[in-house]
Amino acid sequence: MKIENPTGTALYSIEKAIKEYRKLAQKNIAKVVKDITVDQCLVLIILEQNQNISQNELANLVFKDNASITRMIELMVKNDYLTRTIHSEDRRKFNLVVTEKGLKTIKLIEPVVQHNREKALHGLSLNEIALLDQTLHKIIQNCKK
Amino acid sequence: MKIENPTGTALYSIEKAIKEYRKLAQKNIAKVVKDITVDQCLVLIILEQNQNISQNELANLVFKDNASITRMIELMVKNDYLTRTIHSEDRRKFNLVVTEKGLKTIKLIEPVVQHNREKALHGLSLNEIALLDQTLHKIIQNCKK
DNA sequence: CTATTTATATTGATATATCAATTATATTTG
DNA sequence: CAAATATAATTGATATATCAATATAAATAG
Repeated sequence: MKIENPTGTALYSIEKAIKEYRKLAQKNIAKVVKDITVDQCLVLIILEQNQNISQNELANLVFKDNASITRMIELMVKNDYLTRTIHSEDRRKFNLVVTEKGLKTIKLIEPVVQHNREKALHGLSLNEIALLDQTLHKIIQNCKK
Repeated sequence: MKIENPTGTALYSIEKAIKEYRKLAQKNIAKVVKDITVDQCLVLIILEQNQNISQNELANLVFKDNASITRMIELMVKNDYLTRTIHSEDRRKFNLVVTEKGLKTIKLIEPVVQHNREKALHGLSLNEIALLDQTLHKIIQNCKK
């Protein structure tokens, strides 16, 4: 049984697409803010929109591991993007709050993020994007079973 | 300008899909071979099918950085999956050769890789997969410009 | 109410990602 | 041919990914 060239399959196109997008995103974000990564931007935006979520929930929203989130938050606190204080009702949890610097940063990167998405999806019809999303969700479900 | 929730866009579905697939792949591969990663498996398969390629070319085929490839190869040589010798005609290059252990490993993981792909794409029509691939390639091109 | 189980987060170990700087060798240009 | 340029790979620094083990606190069963 000869395996086909892995780089020829749709699954590798998925990998390639996300890598190219991340490269684009990082490049453009770096133009306006120097000390932040794409992942940290995403965390910032999510946290601003979802106050009072736990690290756990945050991890799920950004498709990351708990361990990764712990370390990202450490860094972001160190770089003054977030503050972290103990949750008063459940002492296992923490309150994650976006700082002033974090809020300013969000304002700076918002148009960049929009632009990146538009660039990546340029020339695709709404229908095409919807289909893409639909197919990807089927794959996600298949993998989870 | 309020940014939409990033997790709602097709681009994040791409990220989620590839992460779920990698998780599935790693889990199933670990069942038959313990000391190898998904990425290393891919490198093995590519190297068996493309003899005499440089690290550079290999990096492009697996969508990785040169630096990543250097470190992966170091590890794979250390774990006896590959041998690396200096290229006689261009002394900047190396000959990468899959070892006996590497070949045996490929035989072991081939059916697993097939099964993983089938599982991930289960229930999708050929047309649907082709469309997916096509749309992803548009995105890839958009990001590269 | 105590013992067990569950939930939240951290830590250690190892692998990979990415950028920038560097080394070594090849190729091209003047 | 010598100097400049280009190519292949490495290295250092830092960020993220993943698994397994652990610590702490909360919830629940008996």
